[in-house]
Amino acid sequence: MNVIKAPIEILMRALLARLTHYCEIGDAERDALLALPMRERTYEPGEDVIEKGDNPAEALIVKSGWAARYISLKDGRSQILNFLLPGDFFDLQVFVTDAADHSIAAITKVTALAIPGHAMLDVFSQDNNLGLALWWATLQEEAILREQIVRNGRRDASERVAHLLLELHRRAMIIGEGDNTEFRLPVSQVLIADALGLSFVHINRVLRRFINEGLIEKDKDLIVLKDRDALIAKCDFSADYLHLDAEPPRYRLRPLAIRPSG
Amino acid sequence: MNVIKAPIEILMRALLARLTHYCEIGDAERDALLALPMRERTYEPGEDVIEKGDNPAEALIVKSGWAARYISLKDGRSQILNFLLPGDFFDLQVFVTDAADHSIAAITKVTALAIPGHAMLDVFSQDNNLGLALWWATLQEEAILREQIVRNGRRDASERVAHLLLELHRRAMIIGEGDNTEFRLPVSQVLIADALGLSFVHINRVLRRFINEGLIEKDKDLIVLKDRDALIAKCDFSADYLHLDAEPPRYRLRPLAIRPSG
DNA sequence: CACCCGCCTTAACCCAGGTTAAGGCGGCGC
DNA sequence: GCGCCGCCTTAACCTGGGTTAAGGCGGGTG
Repeated sequence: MNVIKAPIEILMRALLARLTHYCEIGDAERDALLALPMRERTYEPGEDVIEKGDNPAEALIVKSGWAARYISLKDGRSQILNFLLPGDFFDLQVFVTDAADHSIAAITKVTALAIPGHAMLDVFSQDNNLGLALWWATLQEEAILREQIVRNGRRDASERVAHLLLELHRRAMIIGEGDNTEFRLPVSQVLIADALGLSFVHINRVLRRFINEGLIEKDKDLIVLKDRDALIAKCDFSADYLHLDAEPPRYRLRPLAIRPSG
Repeated sequence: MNVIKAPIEILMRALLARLTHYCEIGDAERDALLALPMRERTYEPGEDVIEKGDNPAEALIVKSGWAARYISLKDGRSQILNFLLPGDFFDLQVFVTDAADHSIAAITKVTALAIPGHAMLDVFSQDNNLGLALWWATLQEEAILREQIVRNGRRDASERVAHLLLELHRRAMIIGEGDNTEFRLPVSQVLIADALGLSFVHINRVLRRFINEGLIEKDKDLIVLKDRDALIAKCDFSADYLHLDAEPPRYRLRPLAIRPSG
């Protein structure tokens, strides 16, 4: 590791942590990733990273900070579809689709890696393991969307809150943030409400109750899961849908081979 | 078109209609699809096509009938994630993932085409247009999931019902079922409730009201959208998320190249 | 024919969670 | 320092939609 590569490696830590969770990432893969042309972009809290209608030419990967994928209705109601943590991709569809059908906003200050679409596709299509890891990441995100539908459709308020806390705790742990009992949740109660389809007043009621019952503790954005088992029991949480234990793939995939359309 | 191909073409009509909506499908593409080794499978109403935990080796495509992707909670509550119409894929993830994290049930009698995974990947990776169409289909499904989250999270009961009716009407039209004002909706009010996160009693109340207000008419499974504009206004429906107007792709994609992992 | 079953329908009652309002607290800009 | 703003908190009140229950209707089956 030389002086030039070192800061980039730090940049890529979250991404590597994510991908490693799905597939074996060796030196060859790491070097290929590090060789990607990339720029760093930063976004302030509340700023839109991608707006509905945008058509970005770069793939963006969260390096640090939290963001939210969301859709707004005309009358001001808005729904968060999913939270994005370091290592998550903003928009894998960038290569196929015309215009984004939803927006993404930075929740905290966010730094992102911007990689030109064609360069990223080249790398991921030339390396089986990376390509596979990318597929897994996509599938995981889809599964998280599905779970979000069930959570908001068929669970009551406290089940929803418990379930979301457990998901985010688990996801934070995967990328090396937080430990077995606590993690930082830089998300206001208003945003939790927008994710769970509830009012922020009611989110407050539920969180208060969890605290009074000794299930969790809160100090600013630090959440301590004091009785994780009770939370799990309360909403019958199972982390299966996060697909954290990748099985050996049935096929080796070269997921995306591209050539310029011109 | 010869006598042997004719019945197969009929088999593939829905799939072709779907794919044609995204990309130009010429004779070459059609022939490639028709050459695929495939079997037909049938499922009875209520029967599970794929159960959570299954790990099928074939890609399944709805040929006729309606199905539903769903997740059940332990206590019997269940949530429909999405409806599957002719031309939809049951499980594109089959090639990468280990076990299905949700189930799919036939709503009506369903016939499906089963295509061995490797054969389908071959075809779709060798033909740019088909590969691209496949990507579009995947993205469309993800977008429908996102819209489902917003619908159930931030809309009230009558908005949800109106929005779902408009979506299903539009999707039925794409595949050549129904016309500008009516379509067949072979879905009981119980299932609509499970899709919209409401009780079937309330679904009935809302549908009754729509009928009394002259917005729709119903006769068995035939739904007539008598005042489509009013329905659209009621829920601010926009079909953008169905991505029906595919723009020319920025890149030409060869989406999946595989070789046996052994 | 009689019975059952799935589905639709409607009414009466009730409660989880929405809405509105008001106050507190900390950070930040002037 | 003061005022503003974002966020949290709590209380009082209200309503959309859940729950329960009961009946109807049509189709299938012995």
